Amino acid sequence: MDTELRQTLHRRGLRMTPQRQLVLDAVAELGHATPEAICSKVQEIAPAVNITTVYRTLDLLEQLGIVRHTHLGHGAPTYATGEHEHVHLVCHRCGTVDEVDAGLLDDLAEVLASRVGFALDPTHVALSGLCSRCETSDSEADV
Amino acid sequence: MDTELRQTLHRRGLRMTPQRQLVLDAVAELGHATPEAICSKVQEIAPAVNITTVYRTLDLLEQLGIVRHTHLGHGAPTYATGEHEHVHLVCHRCGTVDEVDAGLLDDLAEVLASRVGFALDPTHVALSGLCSRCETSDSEADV
DNA sequence: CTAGCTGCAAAGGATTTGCAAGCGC
DNA sequence: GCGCTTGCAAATCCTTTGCAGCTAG
Repeated sequence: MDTELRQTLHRRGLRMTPQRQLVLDAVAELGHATPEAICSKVQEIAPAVNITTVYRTLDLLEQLGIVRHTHLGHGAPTYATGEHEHVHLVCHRCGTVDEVDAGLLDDLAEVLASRVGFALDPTHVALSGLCSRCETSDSEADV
Repeated sequence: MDTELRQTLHRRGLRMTPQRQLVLDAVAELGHATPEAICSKVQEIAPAVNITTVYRTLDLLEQLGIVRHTHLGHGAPTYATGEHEHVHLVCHRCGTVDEVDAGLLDDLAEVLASRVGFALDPTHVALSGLCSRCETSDSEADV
């Protein structure tokens, strides 16, 4: 499997370096993480790796379709491997990130496709709202 | 209407200043705009107004529920008045932002509420994918 | 040798914070 | 006078860029 990636790189005159392998491993292991988190993870093993390299590698891996990033609302985007297909639910209030099956958006995707001709990419989306806990405390406080 | 806001502010020991009025006007007029765009708009009338004030005012207005912001994908969030209720569709490729009726998410909202107890806020969401134009050119290029 | 990779430092854009001056009540 | 507001400058956060050195083929 990594062989495949290696070949893809090679075909483009690029190489699979230790840094790139480490970044990819970190992304796969962390599930979804910010560039900084990924960098920290990588640096546990190779402290010399610079965050610049992490950014550059993430860009590269994304162009190759190996990883994808999701904007979770405010600041830093999170990166995940392609297999990591789910929808993020971000709570306005507490910032908790839940994950639900991407299939939940299938109906919506169909509607958007037929009505607007828009091809929805469910995994890039972070839906926002209130998680069950905050919603409860919200209605209590709502006097 | 503005009287109401004025009173809301007053109740909290806050004031309706010219700056705040201008920012609110700009948000209402622009529909959805980045802080910087809002600032420019405001500065057309009052050049001395600082962007810091715009940020602070937007925060304030948001806390009061007068405006809300939406993350359109990458960088800058856009602000709109509460009435401006629609869903944004952002194209990965060309960055175009379409708007569709928030009602399209009603079904999804129901599912999320019953299954996960998550109260979806449709207007805060920017869905991403490929717009019809890019999708077409994409499948052509997909050889 | 040539091209790709990397680390480091600096630059850049967006947003926040600290602070002192200004103004309304 | 007191506290809310504001402008300005500086600080922060996140990301990108420029550059020189190193490395693989």
